[in-house]
Amino acid sequence: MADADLVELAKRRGFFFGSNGAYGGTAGFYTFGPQGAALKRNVEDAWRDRFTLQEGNREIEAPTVMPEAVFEASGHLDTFDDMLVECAECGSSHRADHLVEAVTDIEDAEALPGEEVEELIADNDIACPTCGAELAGLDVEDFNLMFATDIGPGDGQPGYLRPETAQGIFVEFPRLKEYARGNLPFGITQIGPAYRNEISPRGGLLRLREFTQAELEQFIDPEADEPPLDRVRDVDVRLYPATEQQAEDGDYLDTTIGEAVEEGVIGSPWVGYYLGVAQEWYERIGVDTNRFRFRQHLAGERAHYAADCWDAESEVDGDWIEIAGFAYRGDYDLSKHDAYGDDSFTVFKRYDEPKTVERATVDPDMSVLGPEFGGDAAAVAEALETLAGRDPDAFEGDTVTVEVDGSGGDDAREVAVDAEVANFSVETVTENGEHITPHVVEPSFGVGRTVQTLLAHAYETDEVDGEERTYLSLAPEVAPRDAAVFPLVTNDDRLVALADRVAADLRAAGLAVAHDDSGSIGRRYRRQDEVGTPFCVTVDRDGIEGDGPETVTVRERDSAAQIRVPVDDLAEELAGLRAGGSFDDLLDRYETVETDVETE
RNA sequence: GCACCGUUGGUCCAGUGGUAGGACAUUAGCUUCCCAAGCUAAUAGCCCGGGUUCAAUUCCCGGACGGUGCACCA
Repeated sequence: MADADLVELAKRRGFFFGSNGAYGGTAGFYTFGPQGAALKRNVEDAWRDRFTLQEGNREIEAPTVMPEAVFEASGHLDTFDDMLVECAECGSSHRADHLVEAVTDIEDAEALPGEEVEELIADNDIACPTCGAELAGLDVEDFNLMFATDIGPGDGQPGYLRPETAQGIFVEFPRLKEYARGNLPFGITQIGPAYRNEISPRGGLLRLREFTQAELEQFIDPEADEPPLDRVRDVDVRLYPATEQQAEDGDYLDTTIGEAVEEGVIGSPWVGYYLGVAQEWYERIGVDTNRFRFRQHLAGERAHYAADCWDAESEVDGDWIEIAGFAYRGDYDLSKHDAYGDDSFTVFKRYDEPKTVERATVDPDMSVLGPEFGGDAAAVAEALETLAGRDPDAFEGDTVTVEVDGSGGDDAREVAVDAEVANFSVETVTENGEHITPHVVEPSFGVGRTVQTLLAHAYETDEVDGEERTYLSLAPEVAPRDAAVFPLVTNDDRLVALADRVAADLRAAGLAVAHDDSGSIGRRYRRQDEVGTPFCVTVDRDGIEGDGPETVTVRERDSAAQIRVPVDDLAEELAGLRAGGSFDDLLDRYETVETDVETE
């Protein structure tokens, strides 16, 4: 498949094209045309069915603009911020932090302020890797991959377009856990746009500035929850583990999900489970499994939040592209929002049996501490409390000594407090459970890249009756149209009228149907072939003459084989085919139409 | 961001210092009982800005967009 051919077809037939052409175009933005939008929506519906409905998860829809504080917490403000230095000699741009890391012991230069990196470049005489010119004295510029905006009028409140849909789920966790009635595990999904101000958008739909993600955040109790691995234990997968990627003669590991998890190739059973679910889903929507693999991230390429990560990759035009990521994010996101935000990002985990524990507490008599220590009284009380938890024996004497930082910048000092004033006691309390921070498993899908993959994998050419033909072998579930309806010829009003009626009936039955009576029948078949319409319904005279019920012919796209089906059965049969039914079954049940057409 | 190359009807291309031509597609009509058939007609284009010139789609400069490589990034 030549990529240029697919791009040409995509433009000509209305799958996708660069946006804003009338104004010169805008790099990184694509508009889905009528066919592409339908295909994309069907992919989203199939994803929703599998990852939301079949898993018993819940879908939400969060805003695309979020305030700066969210991204301070999530880490995107720092880690999506690249430090670039542009060589004055040759004009090439380089990651300033990477240059510094290469020649110093500093491991995380990204965290340093820009001025400091500039100094380090000068102090270490760092030269341009491209041309060798000195880089000292040049500005280090921040380039943040997030789109910035203002919320509200004037200077407003700084905000950003979300770089991933996930944060919209994480920030609402305190409420979402209520909807799950506090029970782990539960999963929240979201399908929607995300934005990254890419330095250099490339490759059609592959790297866009606005793109659609379908994400599932699976919240689990890492101690207790296990995935229903049996459901996908026997699913065959092609894995490309990190060890194989780094080996000289590294090879794929063809195995099953069950084995891969048992042998520890896939570290997390949860990640393994979703790899299995994804494998089945990709097959269902028409990804060519011979051009598909799961690749483990190398240690160095993992995102800032990911503990272990696998990508789903498809081969498109000779390149492997990432179409989904499966990350074990641990408690990174919820902990950060718990620390930065106001609400509690934990769930209460009830013990099987309430626990009775002895807890050392103090109840300091503030009417004594207040007059005695003035402004330091609160600090003294807090120190007593800490000490009680750490060393209850300290309260056995007449006085207790604790260390407090003096107010007004005084040095730390030791103070003695009457044990009686501290009011130390050991209480017996019943604990029914504890607050835990759930861990997150995140399958995150790129919808546009999936669409691109489906088109690339479905693009076929063959010969029909000696004429070359291009067609898209899209799965009926995702094809933009379910069927097309034609009168075989237009010089017979009966055929035209019945075709109109059949099309209307099929639409009323919920099918997406094209109607076309322009040009020869062969031309109309080819039009539908090119947009991947799986079935063409043709009304001919044989179907309306004679005594029996009205019939029409149904042509299957890939084989061009035809059967004759009663009009009354048509909607039901087409719906069955869309739901995954096999055309071969219909070939058995209905009369085959001889067409003399040969495909090869 | 850098370098090189490119940008002409819907699509793919040809061409020119005096504003353009083909193929396919599309539309209408004729024809037509199963795979891009035929006939007739019609619609439709020089990426944007500036410069040189009597005149620029063509030459020059800049920009936008696209492709490739580098860099960067999911």
